[in-house]
Formats: sequence, C-alpha cells, structure tokens
Amino acid sequence: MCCELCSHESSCLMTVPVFKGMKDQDIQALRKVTKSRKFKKGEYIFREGDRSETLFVVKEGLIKLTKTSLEGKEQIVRLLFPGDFFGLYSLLRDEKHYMNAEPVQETVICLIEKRDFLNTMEKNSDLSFRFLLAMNDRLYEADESVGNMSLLEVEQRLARALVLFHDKMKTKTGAFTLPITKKDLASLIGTTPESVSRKLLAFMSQKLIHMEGQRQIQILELDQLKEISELH
Amino acid sequence: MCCELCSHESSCLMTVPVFKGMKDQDIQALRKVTKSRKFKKGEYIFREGDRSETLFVVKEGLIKLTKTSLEGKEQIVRLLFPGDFFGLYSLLRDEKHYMNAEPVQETVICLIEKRDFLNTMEKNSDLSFRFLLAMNDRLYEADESVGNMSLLEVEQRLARALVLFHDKMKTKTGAFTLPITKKDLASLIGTTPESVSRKLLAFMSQKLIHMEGQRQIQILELDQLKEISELH
DNA sequence: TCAAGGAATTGATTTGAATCACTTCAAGGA
DNA sequence: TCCTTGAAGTGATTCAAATCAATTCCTTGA
Repeated sequence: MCCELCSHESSCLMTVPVFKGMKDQDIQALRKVTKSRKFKKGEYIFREGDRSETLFVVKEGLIKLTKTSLEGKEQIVRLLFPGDFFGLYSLLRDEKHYMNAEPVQETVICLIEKRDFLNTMEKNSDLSFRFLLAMNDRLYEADESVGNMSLLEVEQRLARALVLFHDKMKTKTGAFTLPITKKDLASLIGTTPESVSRKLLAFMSQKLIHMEGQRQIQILELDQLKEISELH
Repeated sequence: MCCELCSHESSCLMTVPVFKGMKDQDIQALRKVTKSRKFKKGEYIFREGDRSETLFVVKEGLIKLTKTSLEGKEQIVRLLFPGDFFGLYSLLRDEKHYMNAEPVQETVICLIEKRDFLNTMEKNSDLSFRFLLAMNDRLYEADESVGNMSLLEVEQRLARALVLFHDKMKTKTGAFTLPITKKDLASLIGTTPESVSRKLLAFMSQKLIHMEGQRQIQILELDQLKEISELH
C-alpha cells in the first residue's frame, strides 16, 4: 500500500519520465502497490553484494552509486536525481548488486516489487521500450565516463563536471550550488579532495569561476571551461 | 535483401542471443531485410560524429569501440564479439555516434535498418525486453570499467583482463590467444604499451603466466592472478 | 552553546606510470 | 622474397597526481 509520503499529486509515477505515457488504469494499479520510504544521509539503501527484487525510484533528494576497493577507496559511479530509477540490475538478473546506493542528503525513494513491475511491463507493451531508451542513455553516460577517466586529466575532468552541474542546476543568475561535498566531487571524477581543492583554486585565480562559501559556484568563463574540458 | 554471406544456416539472427525466441515467421521476415557486409581490419564501420539508422550485429570477427582525445590518444571502451549488437544509440536517439567502431581483424557484420528493426519490435512484444536485458548487462560492464579504472592500479587491471580473456577464450589446455595486439590491450585497460610490456614481464618472472610468441598466453597461477586483480 | 568529527585547505614529499628515445621484431603488401 | 611499417621491448627520465602531514573551518548533534 501507498504510504503518506506518496500522495496522489506527488506520486513517483507521475514525475518519472520512464513511466510517462502509460494507460491511466495501469498507472493507478501500479500506484496502489508502490511504497515509499525516507532515507537519511549516509543510510545505505543497498550495498554491493546485497540482493533485492525491487525497482527503486528517486522521488526527492540525491543518491550516489559507489564501488569500493579492498583498500577502502570509494568511487562514485553515478549520481541519481529525482526521477531516476535504480536497482534494475539485481531485479532483472537475480544477481547481487554490484554497487552501493547511498543518499548524500535526506532522500525519498519509491519502491516497486519485481512481480508488480513485470506485471505492468506485460500489460504495457511499450514500457520495456521506454526502459530500453533510458538504459541507452545511461550506457552512453557510462561509456563517456570510461573514456574521460583515462583520456582526460584531472583538470579536464573537473572542468567537465563543473559544466555539467552548471547545465543541470543553474539558477537565473547562472550560479549553482554543488549538490555534493568536494570530497564526493573528487570521488566522482576519480581524484582526491586535495587535487580538487588545488584545481578549483587555480580556476579561481584564472577568473574562470567564482566561489562563495564552499558550495556556491559561479562560472565566469563558460566557454573557456568547455575549452579546457574538450566539450564541444 | 540478404547477400551471399548470410545463408540460411548461418544467419546472424540465428546466432544472436537477443533475437532468440522470436516467432519463426518474424525471423524469416527480418532475415529478408538483413544485409551483411565484410569489413577489413582498420576499415571503420562508423566514427564518432557519424550518424546511422542501422542496427549492426557482429557475425564473425572482432570489433573495438573507441573514443579518441583531441591529442589523438585512443581509448577502447568495449570489444564486440560474434553475436554482439551495436549502433543502438544512434538508432534509438537519432543522434551522432559517440564512439568509433573499428574491426581489429576481418569481420562480417549484419545490418538491419531502423524501420525494419522497429517494425519487428512492435510485432514481438518481448523483443524490447530482451534488448533491455542485454543493455542491463552492458551497463554492468561499463560501470565495472568506471570503477576499475580509478580504483585499481595498472597491474590489477592487467591481471583482470588476463583472467577475463582466459575465461572467455581458453582452449582445452588452458592457454589462450590474445585476440588483440598488446597495444590494444593497453588501450583497453587504460594504460600504455610500455607499461603492459613491463607488467607482463613481471608476471612471467613471477611464474604467474607463460608466453609463447606474442599472443599465446598460458595462465599458470589463476588464483594468484585473481588475487592480484581483486576478483573474488 | 559548545564540543566533536568530518570537510577543506595548504605545503612538502613520494611515486606510479607516462613519456621519450632507441632498438628489435614481425606481418602484410608490392 | 624483400621491404616497409607498425608492434613490441627496454632503459632513462619526467611529471601529474597521490600521499602524507598539519591546520583550519564547518556542521551537526548533544
């Protein structure tokens, strides 16, 4: 059943691109079996090696998917924003999760059980196609990461991350608030907090960006940052 | 129409996991519109920035998908073996390809045009689900790469690559032939040919592997290699 | 309000791997 | 068959970035 967090107007299913276009009655049916749950920052949703038979959807907040090395180093593989789904690998393959899912702030998740999800897929012939489109996009991003990680230097990867956050989160003034700590930013681009600190300082002294506090960033020279990051 | 390379017994569609389970009549219909073409080593199938509205399937041979930096460095993002499909991104999104597709040996490709592919999808409700499963696996591999690339050292990534090739291509003797040059192996794991050369030499002098010629590799201590690579 | 613990910064140092330079080897084309 | 060209191997050197070491700065929770 649907908990109080999942009122009609704000159901996950209404806001998630991949469910758009479903028949009304099927949306209603799916809503009935959709649960939701709040997770605090740092409270793992699942870990590498866990199993689950659930599709998760981010309703509010922000989640990091991470891998951890034996020495305890953490790599953020992807950030999940409201509207993004996850958990599909374990659900479809009946395999263990290969990443950790951890909120970086208080986050609300919707949960759909495997049988309900598959039932809905059978009734909605185009739903698996829309998931296919979504996975297509996601694979694109993962492939980009693979390339970037070994073809670009830290400075370029950082510039790229700033441009991407800028595009995704900028306010009317053009400034944006980093949604994650600089430590996490470092992990996302595959470097250390120290290196991020130094490179951001360099960008500031080159007047490419301006920083206010530790999360507010204003990009002053977008074109130059794109130049550095080899984004065209 | 189907060319001479695509005889009944050896049609791509027969051997490709993702098309398995289709209705016979639909397979036949799709075969009629499937073309095939031979590519020589080094002859690009498509390049970053090209467009195409074609699904490609590897029938014989081996293809590398690569990204190139402005300075001309090449990163192999994925290898495609017989039975693997590619070109889906551009087809589904009407966008440019974001990678180069280049055979590393003489290769036979089957080609299915977008309209034929989408028609078949409409007639076979579970086909998009099977593509979804395939993309799910592929995303897993890409995510693994992202993690490996920044969490593991060159030695570990090389050990991992050797174990994977071993699992995929080993003969009854346990030896296998590297399907790619060491230069490409270097690109695949995100390092330089010099580093690969040195690390392989180190593995040899540790008696973890034995090499015959330049492509024949015999793994002597699989467990130790897995240990090094942090594969469990 | 204060204390505690993580985040961030900054400087000094180390290091893994890239780069450079050259030689040798091998495969494919004329 | 030879010859060209790229692949591969090896040593010397450089360099980007990680690591190590201290502070300082914030948050957050008691």
